[in-house]
Amino acid sequence: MNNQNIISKAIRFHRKKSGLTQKQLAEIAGVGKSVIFDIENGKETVQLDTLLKILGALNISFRLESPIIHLMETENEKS
Amino acid sequence: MNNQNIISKAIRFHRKKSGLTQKQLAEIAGVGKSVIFDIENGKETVQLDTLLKILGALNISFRLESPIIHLMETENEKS
DNA sequence: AGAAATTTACTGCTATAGCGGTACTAATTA
DNA sequence: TAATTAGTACCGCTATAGCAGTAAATTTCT
Repeated sequence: MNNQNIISKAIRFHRKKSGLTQKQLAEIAGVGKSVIFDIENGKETVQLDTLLKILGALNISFRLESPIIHLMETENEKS
Repeated sequence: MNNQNIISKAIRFHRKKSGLTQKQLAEIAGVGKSVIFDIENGKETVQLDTLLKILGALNISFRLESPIIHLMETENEKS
């Protein structure tokens, strides 16, 4: 399961759980209905801001993870 | 700090930590050099697959988070 | 089954993302 | 200081993302 599939699945899952149609979600997120359909069907070339609008409308957040990412926060204390 | 800024900062941080130039990262990720520059400077309209290539090249993963997302995994056991 | 709602699947159109090339401007290093 | 490297900032070009509209297919509900 790659990242796009996870995203597709998560969006469809949360949309259904929220009782929204694709059209309704599109309106809430402020994007076209075609994009909802495309993303839910695994389209890999969505724009990040479009995706974030949809995730936001469904109250899905995301976090980046890496072995050293915690260093990034403490780096700001050097000022 | 919005989502795009988090991504921008994380990419630049990890790239520097990896000792890569923008051009080198672009080559490793298989994208154009302009995109690395744009993303690091907060461009909000990147394509998801482009972003994922870059994150992948830097060994950054991301995970979706929501109050009910754990239900999605167990949902697959109903087949 | 039939009706209504939803999803899927196209269409043409416009705006723009990503590309490599070039050039100027920092930084970095000798 | 001079030379090299890296980053920033444009350019024109091509491919395509996102859009609304339409309609067929599928699902849902009575």
